[in-house]
This record gives sequence, C-alpha cells and structure tokens, in this order.
Amino acid sequence: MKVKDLRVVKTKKAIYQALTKLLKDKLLTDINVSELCREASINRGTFYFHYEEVGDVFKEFFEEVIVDLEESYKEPYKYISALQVQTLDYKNIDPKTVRIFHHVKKYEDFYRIILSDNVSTTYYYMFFDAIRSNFIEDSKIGEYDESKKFVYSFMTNAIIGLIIEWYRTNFEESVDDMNIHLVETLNVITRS
Amino acid sequence: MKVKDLRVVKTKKAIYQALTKLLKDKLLTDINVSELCREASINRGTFYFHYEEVGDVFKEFFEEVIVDLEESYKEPYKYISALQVQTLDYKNIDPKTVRIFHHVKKYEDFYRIILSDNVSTTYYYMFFDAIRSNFIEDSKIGEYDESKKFVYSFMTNAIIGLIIEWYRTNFEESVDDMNIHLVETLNVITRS
DNA sequence: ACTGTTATTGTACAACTGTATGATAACATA
DNA sequence: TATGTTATCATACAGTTGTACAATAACAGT
Repeated sequence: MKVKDLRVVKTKKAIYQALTKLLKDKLLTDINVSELCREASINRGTFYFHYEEVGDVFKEFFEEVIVDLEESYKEPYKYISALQVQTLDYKNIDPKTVRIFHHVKKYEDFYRIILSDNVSTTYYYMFFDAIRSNFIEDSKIGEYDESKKFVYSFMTNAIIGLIIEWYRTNFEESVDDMNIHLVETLNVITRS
Repeated sequence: MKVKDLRVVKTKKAIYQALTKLLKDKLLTDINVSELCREASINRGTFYFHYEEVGDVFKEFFEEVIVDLEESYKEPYKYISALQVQTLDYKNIDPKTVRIFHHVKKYEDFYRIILSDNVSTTYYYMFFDAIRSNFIEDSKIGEYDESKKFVYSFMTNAIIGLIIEWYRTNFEESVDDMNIHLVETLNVITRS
C-alpha cells in the first residue's frame, strides 16, 4: 500500500512553499497557476495532476487550520481569562466559544484571507460547517435533533458575524474583548 | 449633461440579456467574458470598457435586488401571516425580519447563486451590509451607537445563518415556517 | 533485480485574458 | 449644422488556461 509517494510529497511541498511565499506579496485571487508553478519550479501539467486551481492548494492549507479549530474546541480548556478573575458575571458564558476566538486570533493571517472580499465562499462554508459541527456535538448526546438545525445555523453564523466585525476592525480587539462583546450581545437579545 | 447614452444603454441591455440567458444553463463561475460577449453580440473590448469581469455584471443585477430588500424593509407591512391569525405568541417577533424572508423567497433564484459554494464573497457582504444597515436604521433614532456594532453584526449574520439553512433545504420551508424557526431559535437562546 | 504502475516533464494546441491601438460611428452641445 | 467628445468595433499581441500526448524517471510489489 502506498503511504506517501516521495515524488508527490516533494511536489506538494514545493507548491505549498511557493504559495506561502506568493501570498506575502499578493492577494490569493491575483495568483495564477503559471506563476505558482514557476515559483515552485514544477511543471504546470503536474499541478493539474493534483489540483484544478490555485484555490485548491489554499483549501488544503485551510483544512489544517480547521483541524486546529476542532482540536482546540475539544481539548480541555486551560486558559484563564482575565474576565473570569475579575468578575463572576461572565461565568455563564458558553466557555467553549472563547476557544473559537482564540483559534481565529492564532490564525489571524488566514482569516484575513478567508473573510476578505472577492474570495470564494468555499472557505467561509468550511469554517461555518466546522463550527456548526462542534456546536452540534457539544449540545446533544447521541442522536442529532433534526428540528434544531436552524438553531445551529443561526448560532454558528451569529458567532461568525462577530468574527466578521472583528475582522473589519482589523482584529484589534483582544480575545477577552470579543468575549465581552458576545456576552453583551446575548444580553441585548435576551432583554428584548 | 449626459443622462443616458443610448449606445451604453443598448450595450448593457445586451449584456444583461446575455447573462440572464447563460445563467439558465450554466453556473456563474463557468461563464467567461468571451462567451458572454458572443452571446450579447458585442465586442469584447466594449465589455472591458464597462466591466472587469463577468461577476461585475451580476453585481449590478444583485444591486437591484438589494434595492428591493431595502424598499421592502422600509415600506409599511401589509402581509398578514397565518401565524399572527392563529396565535398571539408570535406578536413579539421583530415584525420586520419576516420581510427579509419574503424578499429572499421572492428572489430565490438569485440567492441560490449568492449563497452557493465557490462564488465570490462580494455578494454575501453586499447582502450582509444591506441587512445590517436596515437593522441599524431601525433601532436607533439619530446617532449611530458605535458600541453596538458587534450586536448588529451578530444579529445580521444570525439571520443570514437561518437563510443559509433555508438555502440548504432548497428553500422548501415557507416564509411562515422560517418565522417559526426564528422564534423557536430566539426562545432556545433566551432560555439558556 | 525485475516488472508493472504512476508521477513528472516537455511539448503542443485551441481558447480565453487583459490591454492597446486606430478607425468609425453615435453622441452632446453650441 | 458644425464640432468636439466618447462609446463601439476590429485587430493585434503577449500571457494564461485546460487538456492531451509521449517519453522518462521514480515508485511499489513480487
């Protein structure tokens, strides 16, 4: 059984490095296949043997980011927020949502691309589905409640809404700030 | 002063009709400039005189859809929901949100494209900003409350989250169904 | 080491892209 | 009606795209 063909490993590594380098200077949308292959020193035909477009490579990047999102959502949370120290008002926050904020902050450079204008919605939906899956696994033990699917999509996209606003403020707020915004928002909603 | 150059009007009309026709058979992503110009019987150079890519034409389409969204959000609401007749439990729904659902249903064919995978996020953000603006104008009289911007983005994207789920069920639910989903979702959130 | 499989390369091709140019026709205004 | 402006067209060009093919080299299993 083939575990890893060294030729493929080498080729993909070259492509990854090339894309990483090019992304430092130009937008994902502005990078074309020829340029990427030139930078990676691989034949263009080889690229098409593995991918269809430049975005597919970025998609593989983002898939690893999504893995981190899922891992950090599941693992025991050891981060002590300054908020939790200061006051107990925030104790009833869903403590897991803050991990999403941490994750986004960690991969800030990626989310600047994913949430930017004029990129494919594919990455957005990858993000959406990942968060939504986490929410579902988190709330139900065992069976999936079909009737709740609108609730999950509502909550998932609401959180992404906060992250979009975060992105638009150039990620200036801290993770704790984002948590405060979430709590305040939930307060506004439950009060109406 | 030039109000409308007949040449431009004619050209754009041809492009609009061509794009409309092509969209019946293929995805927006699969329509290229050459094909569009061939269908519209205009010179390719003329296209580039007005636009940069096929998506720009669709953007003009969607801008009109957005105008309808804003109009229908503002105009006095005359639609009597079966829900409002049946029960009074739903009287405290934000009555204006249902208009968004009506609008999406009305332009279902458009939102099938906007919300589909692998299209530009540009249209998503146009939709997002339109709804968000409406929410803001709706809640404040006069000055804009900067501190509430996360609340607006949260609520806006939450509603779009419902619409994404609606899209994924192929818009099978009725507008009233969507209203029920919204109310149920808000109930779940306020109960937690 | 041998053999069949497969990834990579170079090359080629028709089609599309984005831009530029000059000619022409439609436009606006005096 | 005459004149300057500008949208459209035809053409051209270098570069990209997606695909195809044969040759070659790297791989996996016997």
